[in-house]
Amino acid sequence: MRMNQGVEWGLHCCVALGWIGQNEVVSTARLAAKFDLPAAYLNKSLQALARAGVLVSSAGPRGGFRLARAPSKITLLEVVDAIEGPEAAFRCTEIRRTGDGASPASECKKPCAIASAMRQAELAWRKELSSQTIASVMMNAPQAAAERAVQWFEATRAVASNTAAAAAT
Amino acid sequence: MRMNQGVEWGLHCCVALGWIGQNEVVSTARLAAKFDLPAAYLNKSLQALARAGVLVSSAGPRGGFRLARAPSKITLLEVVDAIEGPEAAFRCTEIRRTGDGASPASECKKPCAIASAMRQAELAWRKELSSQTIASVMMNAPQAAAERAVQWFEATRAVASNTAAAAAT
DNA sequence: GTTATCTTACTCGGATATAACCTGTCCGAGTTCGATCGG
DNA sequence: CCGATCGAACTCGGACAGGTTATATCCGAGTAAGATAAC
Repeated sequence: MRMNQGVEWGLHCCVALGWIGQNEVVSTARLAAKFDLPAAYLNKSLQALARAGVLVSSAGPRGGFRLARAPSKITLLEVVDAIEGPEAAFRCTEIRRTGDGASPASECKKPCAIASAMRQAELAWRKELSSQTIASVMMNAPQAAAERAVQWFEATRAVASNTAAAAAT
Repeated sequence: MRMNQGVEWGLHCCVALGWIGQNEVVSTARLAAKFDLPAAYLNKSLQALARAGVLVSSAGPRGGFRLARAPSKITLLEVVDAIEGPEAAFRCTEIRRTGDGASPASECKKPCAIASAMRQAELAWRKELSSQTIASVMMNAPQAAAERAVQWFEATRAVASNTAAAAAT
């Protein structure tokens, strides 16, 4: 059982977007440079977050992604579900109905006891994830990291402007 | 995030072994026939459970697997860990330390806030799994299924004896 | 000076290769049961 | 009749391919900003 790498990337990006401000737009390329990640693949995860309504995407020059809501209104569960997809980790294949000792359909009206137990555990996991938000993660991170993110954002924005200015000369 | 199929198989086998009695030994082939599963691959999962001390294996004719302890002393977490392996679903790759906005080592003495949040959720999942046992699953399953398992066990044992007797003629 | 138009470069978005892991299979070492032979 | 020995078949255990999913990459459609030219 191995979670997609994109979950970690998406969470870090959401936290970074929260630090630099909800209304600020950042392109995939800049976020990829910040964490030294493959930009094209990171874009895939950010697209999934945009489809799920966690991020908002804008095209064209100065485009990119921004948070769709306040960081306190975005739960970790939303991010995980957006990237991992909706299906549960444990999938019951109803093997109780197959083979020599198969149970008749009349005994299978209630869900399989094993599937119920596994589902209960997964619900506890989801509940814990839904109680944490991007804002709560921001609170638990070092203050210096937040300041560093803002500085990085300003610096790379300046670079972008300078690049444009340099190209104009 | 997708859990190994072997977890479902292992849990069903443990429950079946609990129903037919802690001291009864059943071979992989018989268990595979009961659920219509590929015997050789099921064996792989049962081996993992034996290594983890959940099952006890015995070789030779009339050999196979049996529960190592009472069903009430085997938690679902043990079964899941034995087959899935020890590593967590979410693995922090410390991307906060890489890229342009990398945090210095002095800020990374505490674990990453994102990794902590994900770990907390995973601990809730594990806690729920450790509170459930093979015995509790047996309680929640239909009584008819338990009786059917015992009948199946007796029947296949008889078949095995008959087969041996038939081969002797 | 203002406004409308056009060009341009940048962005997202989805379609396309590659790699790792899970699934499935096979054969060999070891062991135990049963038959056999001798006492 | 009883016991030890031998043979044989059955079991687990780990080593070996195939399929599916996650990872990584590329290129095209669309768009907004900025420059340009006309008024």
